[in-house]
Amino acid sequence: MKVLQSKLNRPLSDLEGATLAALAQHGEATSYQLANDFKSSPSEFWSGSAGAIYPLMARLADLGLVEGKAGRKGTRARVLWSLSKRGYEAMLTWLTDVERASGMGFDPLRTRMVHLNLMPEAKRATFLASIADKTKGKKVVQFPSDSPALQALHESWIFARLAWLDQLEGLVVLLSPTNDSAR
Amino acid sequence: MKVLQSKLNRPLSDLEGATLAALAQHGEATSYQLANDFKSSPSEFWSGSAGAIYPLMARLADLGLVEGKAGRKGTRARVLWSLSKRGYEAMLTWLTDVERASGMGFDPLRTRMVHLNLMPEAKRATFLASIADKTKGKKVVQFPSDSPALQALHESWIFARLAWLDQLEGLVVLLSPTNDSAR
DNA sequence: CACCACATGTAAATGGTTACATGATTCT
DNA sequence: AGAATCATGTAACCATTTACATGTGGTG
Repeated sequence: MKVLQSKLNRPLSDLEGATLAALAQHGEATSYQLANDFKSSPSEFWSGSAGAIYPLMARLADLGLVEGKAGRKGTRARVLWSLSKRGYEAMLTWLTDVERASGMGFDPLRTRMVHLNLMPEAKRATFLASIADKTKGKKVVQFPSDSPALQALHESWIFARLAWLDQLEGLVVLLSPTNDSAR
Repeated sequence: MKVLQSKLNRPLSDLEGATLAALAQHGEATSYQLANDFKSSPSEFWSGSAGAIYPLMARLADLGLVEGKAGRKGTRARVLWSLSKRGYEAMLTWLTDVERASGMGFDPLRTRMVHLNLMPEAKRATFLASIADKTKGKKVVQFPSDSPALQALHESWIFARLAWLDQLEGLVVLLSPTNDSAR
């Protein structure tokens, strides 16, 4: 008698989708390797902790989206994961989801800019300048094992963000006097 | 004997910070109003559900960052929140946190672009075009009660994003052939 | 009268987090 | 010999989510 597989009756979470995609890039990978992908990513949004990835892989296996192969490296046991056919399809569905891909996500700077008027007026310009500095610092890549294409992608993001910051410096003046009534 | 207040031994979560900031903008507000701020925000990252905001306000009150005033509108009872002195300081600390403000956050498009090579080559260009379309659609604002400054801020974000998308179209060609080895 | 906006909350589930625990292998 | 990396997991916690529940007041 076969163990029943759970059915996927919800869209993949973004972490699940991104993990499947990372697995697709590797072909085969251990949970440890996948966790490391997130740890070494320039975005710190996902920690890539064991507590996130190991249960997640178990979940995906239960859903029949990944298959585990008990392998060894030397005498050390390990599980090599790979995508199933359905897993590959699920990953593509997640990847090509225009609705979700065009969302605004979470932007810690945008969230704060909305309330810039609450910041002491004298600090606003230096605040933005510091952000720009920090952002430029990220151009010099800290994450290892990246293809030139990924590097270019990363830099283009930084570049776009710096351009936005330039725009913002113009807006500071516009933001400044308008809302000082609130407190 | 006074009820002891909990102490804040961790940084404010971004939702907590943003809520305090929203409250600062209002001066006084009910939890319902604050929840609505998030509901009507162009970013869908936070739902602004009652289940999020009501317990959050209770938490902030317990921390002594907000003070509730039992008010009424007609015969209908309601709690009007306002920032305490410490709450205002905590909000400013959150608002001016350069480290966090310069983080990359979560970007659903960036997350996917990293894996664009997994997308069928024929779909890539149309995918990006759809995203650009959807993004342009957001310029026409759906959220109510916005000041011209907030509108300008929102538009500048959209503008920057569209510029990035332009860049990406150039990168598609670069991304295309490189990584097709993986599966 | 029906419906919607205002207003306040609770309950259960979930998808993450940090921290802990263990052990083998490789590098210095 | 000791440290770092590879590898796998669990436990406790937490801030969210969706869904449910309840009721008032104003509008068409």
